[in-house]
Amino acid sequence: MTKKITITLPDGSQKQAQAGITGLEIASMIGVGLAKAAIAFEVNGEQRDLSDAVSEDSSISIFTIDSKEGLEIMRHTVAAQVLARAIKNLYPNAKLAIGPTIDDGFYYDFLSDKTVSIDDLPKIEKEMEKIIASNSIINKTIHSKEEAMSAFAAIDEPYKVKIIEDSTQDSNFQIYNQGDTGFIDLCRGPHLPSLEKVGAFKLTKISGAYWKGDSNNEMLTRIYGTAWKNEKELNKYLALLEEAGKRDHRKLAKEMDLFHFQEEAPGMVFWHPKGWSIYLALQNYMRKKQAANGYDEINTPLVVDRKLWEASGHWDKYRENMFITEIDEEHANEKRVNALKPMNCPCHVQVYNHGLKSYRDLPVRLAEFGSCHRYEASGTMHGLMRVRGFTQDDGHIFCTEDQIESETASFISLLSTIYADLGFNSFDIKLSTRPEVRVGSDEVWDKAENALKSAITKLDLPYSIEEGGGAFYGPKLDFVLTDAIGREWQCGTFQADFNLPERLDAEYVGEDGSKHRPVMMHRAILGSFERFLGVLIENYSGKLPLWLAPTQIVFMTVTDEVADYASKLKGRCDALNLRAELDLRNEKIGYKIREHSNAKVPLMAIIGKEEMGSNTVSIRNLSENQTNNYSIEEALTLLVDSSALPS
RNA sequence: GCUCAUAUAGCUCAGUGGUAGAGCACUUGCUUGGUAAGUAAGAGGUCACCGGUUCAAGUCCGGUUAUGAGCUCCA
Repeated sequence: MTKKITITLPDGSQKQAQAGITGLEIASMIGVGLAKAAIAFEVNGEQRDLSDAVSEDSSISIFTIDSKEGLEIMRHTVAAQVLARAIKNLYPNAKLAIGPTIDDGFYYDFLSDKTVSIDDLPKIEKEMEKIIASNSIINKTIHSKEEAMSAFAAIDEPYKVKIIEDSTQDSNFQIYNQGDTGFIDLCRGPHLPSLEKVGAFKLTKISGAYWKGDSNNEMLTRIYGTAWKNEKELNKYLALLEEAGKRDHRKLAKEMDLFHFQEEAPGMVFWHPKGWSIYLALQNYMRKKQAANGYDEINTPLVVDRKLWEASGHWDKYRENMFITEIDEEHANEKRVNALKPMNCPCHVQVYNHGLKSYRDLPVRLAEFGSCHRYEASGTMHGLMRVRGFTQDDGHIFCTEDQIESETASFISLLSTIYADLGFNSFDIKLSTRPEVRVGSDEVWDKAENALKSAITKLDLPYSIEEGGGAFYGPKLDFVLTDAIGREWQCGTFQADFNLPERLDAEYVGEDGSKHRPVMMHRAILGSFERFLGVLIENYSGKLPLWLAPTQIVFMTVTDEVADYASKLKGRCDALNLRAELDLRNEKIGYKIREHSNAKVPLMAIIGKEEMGSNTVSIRNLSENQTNNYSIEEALTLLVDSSALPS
């Protein structure tokens, strides 16, 4: 009567079993140890609870906490079964929303009639511990859409009802419970079979989050947490977070005296001498690189009449992000409304439009270190990473549709060498394709998307696709770097634009003697100097390579008697345009070394009687904490060579 | 913009309604020393801003601004 089925395990081996065998029974078949460690399983690529039955021939793999999947299932259970229940216990009026896993942890969203703050987390953790200690068995039942909706309507959980209502499926809704505790939750599962299997967890932060991620909806309370298979792994993760925090560019900037912000100009950087020195070194490097790659540098106005922004479409589509200025009527015949430029593109078209362009001139590559201002929402500012005033390493390539692919390829190759010079050997590439609302024909979009895709494929670079993520005027490639605490920042970008040349009437004379529209490629490699420097500082933990370091070498004396000798050496460096400093203070050498090490000065020259006597210099290297002795000429040659811009 | 939190010396932070504190940094002595903190003294404050409660506010309450974490949005 019962059917036999064949089960294929990940190693390819096969076992016969009765149809209807559960995941737990399969694990037992393989071994007692596995049955004990098992927390869920996978049937033909679909994750299931151990209590689920298998009735067909299937490929099976059993998950334990040691697998990536197992860990994620455990985190999910901690969120949906433990945290959610704790919230309901402590805040009975709370309405549960969703509780998914994220990298390294989980969160749960709920609506609360009481404000919950970070100070409440220990209390919630304690309640969670209590729930886990009960070692409740987790069961589930399967329901039709109507049953599921009425179950959650009965306990007044409107978000759960809404989720079921909006779901496209009409049966098979899984409701998990913990015995007779009265707690139930809707979930696609799977979950741990019992709370006994929960490892070590910690609630980390609390914030608001919009229901369904839509800012028009109400704001829910979100509690974030992390969970690991044991205390040791948890502590390792927490220590890692703490280490990463030390690399935060805002913290390093204070320690290294690079820049500051103040209330009178939120989101605008006050660069200090040392920070500006890094900025300039980077800018000089970029200027050299772009000049060598066919770009002509230009400069365009900061304040531009609203007429141009109306023509470009910014006034209509981007006004809420623009700083608007008005000229006082006393000083003008008519009131003029201007805007600080939020982007450089319309101005670049003005430069392109001066003089008739032939197809022989294309591609025209215009570059500008363009200072832009955008009125960003107050809550979005973040150190150098997100500011209101910033400078892009902007550029626009005016070319024909046929030139898109080769321009893409040469752009990416330039970007790759620049990122490598700056210490970034890995970065993510995202290809954003046509959005719902767009301009231009599907043929042109096909052509543009394919050109970008084909260029990137030929370079054999991995990329991900963001369907519908393109700008309304064209598809784009984004180049994404990651900061100290794992947040991703879009830096480089390469965007095809068929719209602006039309709006601002850019033309070239083709081979056929008639006028044509060029395509305009918007591109940036660093993105903005501000953001890129933020990521750069974090990537190097403040220990910048010699060519970028604000102070490259500091001459520090062991005793007053060698002050003149040290000054002379510093003078030699000045003459060679090296960034050298002199530390003649009445302090011990250990103190000076400590101080300049903390300031991340890459080279420290220790000058004492020995060096003066032998006309040498001892240079201590920050990265290796190692001192070498050089003759003066040797040292200067080495310094000049090793501090040159990468070529 | 939204939610929650924070704002005290240059920096990091303590201060539970009754005279403003510490460590580091700074200044001045002493010390002239050899590879990550010598030593003593001194100076340094409109406790973010505006208002309220109170005999009395850094402390309690309301508002504003900025900052932090996240959400939405973005280089």
